[in-house]
Amino acid sequence: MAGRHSTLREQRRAETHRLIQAHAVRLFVARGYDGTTVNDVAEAAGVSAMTVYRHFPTKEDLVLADRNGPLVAERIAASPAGQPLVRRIGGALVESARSLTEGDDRFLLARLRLMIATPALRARHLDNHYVLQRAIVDALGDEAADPDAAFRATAAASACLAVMHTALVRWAEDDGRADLPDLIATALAAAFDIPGPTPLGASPPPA
Amino acid sequence: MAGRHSTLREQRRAETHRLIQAHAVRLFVARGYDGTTVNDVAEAAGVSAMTVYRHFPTKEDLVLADRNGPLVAERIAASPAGQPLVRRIGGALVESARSLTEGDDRFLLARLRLMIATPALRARHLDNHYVLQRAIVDALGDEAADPDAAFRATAAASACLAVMHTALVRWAEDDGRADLPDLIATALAAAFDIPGPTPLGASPPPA
DNA sequence: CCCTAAGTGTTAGTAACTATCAGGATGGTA
DNA sequence: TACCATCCTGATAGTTACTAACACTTAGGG
Repeated sequence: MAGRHSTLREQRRAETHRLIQAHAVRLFVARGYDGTTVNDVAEAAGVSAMTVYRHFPTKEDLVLADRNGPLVAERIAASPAGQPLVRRIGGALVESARSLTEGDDRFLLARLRLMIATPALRARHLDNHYVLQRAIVDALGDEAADPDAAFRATAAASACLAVMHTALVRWAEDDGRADLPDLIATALAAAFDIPGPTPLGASPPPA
Repeated sequence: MAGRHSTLREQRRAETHRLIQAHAVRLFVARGYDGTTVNDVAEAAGVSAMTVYRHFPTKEDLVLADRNGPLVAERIAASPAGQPLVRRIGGALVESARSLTEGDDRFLLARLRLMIATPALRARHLDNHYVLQRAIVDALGDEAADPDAAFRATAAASACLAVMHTALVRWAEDDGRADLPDLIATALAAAFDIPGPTPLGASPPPA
């Protein structure tokens, strides 16, 4: 049996993964998503096409790779149950965005722009939200008990995610200069007509 | 020049169009979307594969074919400008849904179920909402003038569309027994915490 | 009665995947 | 150190969605 922590193999695999994705995004930005074949990506990364498919099930996954869904669900479950649904969900999304922008902003922005501009990627990205939406409803726990409550929770979750996506688009258009959590909070406030933490374009409150 | 109303040609073309789509949806329901090739559809409809592609640019379009987007935009533009955004957009969506359910419900339900169950179709369907969202913001006219207002309008539109989609899913799960406009209105009320026209599951108000 | 153009079929080609087989590197074990 | 199971990778062949180009048939207008 392979032990729980194979070091060199996992390391190599992770490096190959990163290498392929980096070259893929670079080429997509340079020649366009549709103008770049998976073979091009494989060749640029110095691997075979099969290896690309082993690391990324589809060409679209070379750009998408959202994996902070569970994080959002955790925050939802940890939020106080008394507040209105939209506030619980929206709050979790705002906080998750904070940890999202901690990594490499250039890379994230490039991927985001591809997702927005390329129909195929945009569609898959929105569908990922669809999956995340179910996770959010499940994380609400007791809300998902009776069908009507689950329906209301689903409606609220889908609305919040859509609004977050709007903020993401705006953030990308702005080249990532704005504060993303703040943008999302503002968008949520605008859509749901609740007093948001800040008016449009302002800085986050000191506390 | 071809005149403004070529009768026989247009008629034949429309009939072929309808025939292909009918056979496609039938086969998709029977064998699954991924388990049916475009060649299967073409053979069942008695045409060549090329003809299928001439009528439907992609395999997904055999199921999607949403073409009441402009209708929504019209209603938006015709709505009074004083009301809050969510009410203007939501109202237009509810009314559009009324005319949507006037056709063949069985066919619409079959297509809708395919769209919900098949990832590729679901993704494209959500992306169509993304396009519709831009049309809605444009229809709001003066709201789209300054960027901040456009941002708020986009957030509201995306939220409303996401909520409508939730209602569509619920409607399909319910086999179309519920009143769709009513369902949408209820979902909007739940998401935006505004007093909806009816509580869950009730009938539409007499007036 | 032509003549343009639309609709269709056929063929050949690209590209995203999938299945399968074979070789080489890795990691634990005797 | 020697052995062996397992993972990673490469190469090949095949399926399917989709496109381009060409030829044929037929509707519709002069």
